[in-house]
Amino acid sequence: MNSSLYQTLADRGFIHSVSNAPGLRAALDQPSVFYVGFDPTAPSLHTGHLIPLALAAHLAQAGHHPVLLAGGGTGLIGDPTDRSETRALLSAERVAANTQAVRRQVDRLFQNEQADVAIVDNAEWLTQLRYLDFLRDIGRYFSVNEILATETYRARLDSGQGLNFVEINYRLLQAYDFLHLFREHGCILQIGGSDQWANILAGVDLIRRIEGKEAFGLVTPLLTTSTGQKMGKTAAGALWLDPELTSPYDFFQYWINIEDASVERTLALLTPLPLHEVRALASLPGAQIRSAKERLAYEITARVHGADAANAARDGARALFGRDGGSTAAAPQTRVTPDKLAAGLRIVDLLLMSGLAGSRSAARRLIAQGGAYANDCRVDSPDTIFHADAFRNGELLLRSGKKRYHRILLGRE
RNA sequence: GGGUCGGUGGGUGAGUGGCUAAUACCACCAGACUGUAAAUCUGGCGCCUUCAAGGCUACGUAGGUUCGAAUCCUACCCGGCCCA
Repeated sequence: MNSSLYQTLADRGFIHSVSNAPGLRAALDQPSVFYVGFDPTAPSLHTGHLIPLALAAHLAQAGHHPVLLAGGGTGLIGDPTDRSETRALLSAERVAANTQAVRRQVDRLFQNEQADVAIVDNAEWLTQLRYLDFLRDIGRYFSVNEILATETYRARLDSGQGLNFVEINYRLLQAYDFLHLFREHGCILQIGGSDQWANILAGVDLIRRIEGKEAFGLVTPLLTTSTGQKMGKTAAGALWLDPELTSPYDFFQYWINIEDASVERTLALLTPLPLHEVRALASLPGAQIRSAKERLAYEITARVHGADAANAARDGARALFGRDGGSTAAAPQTRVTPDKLAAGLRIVDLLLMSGLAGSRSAARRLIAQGGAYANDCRVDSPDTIFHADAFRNGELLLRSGKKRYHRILLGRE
């Protein structure tokens, strides 16, 4: 194995903090088992999970063994990190359903990476715990003072918000997960986003205290814009990795629209491109950097949704935004039946059913502000009605603003 | 259990009987300028209604007082702090 793996990760920007850098560097000389956990707060992962996923892919590529943990157990508790107030507990059914969805998703993502992974669910062991045993065996190693001193909890207390007993336990459970995986899988490293730093260190400490062995923690930076905003927010909410929740086309569009200043960092973190190529792309002058963004969008989309979806998204984007024709098929679409068309379709209704506007009021506003287009012609009146003659090749192309397209297609599914 | 303070739109957070669909900031949307960039400027940002006029719903939940309530009263739910 190579001692330069650690350096490569550092150069690509993955390392925000490490519990023991020289120690980890040495440990990575041997094929090692590491883990990363995902809590099932939703039925899909989102952009925020991409960096740890990419890091896991790098490690796997270098011959290490990933254990991907779906938090079916910790999800029942809820991680208070970054929460300004107590999170409403999800129902057990929801957690179970989300956990299954997340398992399937990480499984698929790592098939794309062609990596050999183990997928586990911490409900397997956490639900077996006995309360008194846990308190005596594990709880004794935790200082409440220390927990309360960490950012997450202190912020909560300082702001006068509550801190539920359940929430304090989250840290113990995550630490216990690490211990469990250390024992059962020989897992010596946990990775995660920087918000997980304290939780991960708690596991490292627990392993040292109970097993007398050293394990490592490594956290990545969070994905932010140059102004420190979390990336991945869109009008529709989070940018999901599930194609049903965020279409590959929209996913692609998100990345091609990224600010210039983030191109290099994002390429290094989220794509497998070699660093020299990343640097070359990011240093393209002026407007040419758009080709770097297209590459960025392509690579990330391919990684998450596969090459076919990435190709389709790219072709669609070129057709809609470029001059070289091509198929717009990748853009989101809605079908409309001939009988509905016969009666005429009002622009307000079209905007609503396409999702380009969230309500009729919003659609009217959009029109009033001059942001509504049909077949690249601005629509001035909310009364505009479209008939069959507006369709070219059975397609009416709607646009909101400069960038958001939607196709209205004639015919049934 | 007792006392006390509080629960406002996606977020932070004003408002303490009519002038409040609700200040401000953030996020978001659109227009201008551009390169599907950033910054900047402008407008918008509950829903329904052909603009307008109007209507409906909304300030923890359910009732009540009042011509009129986010604002007052009662009960309940949730939370902070103090006491036990």
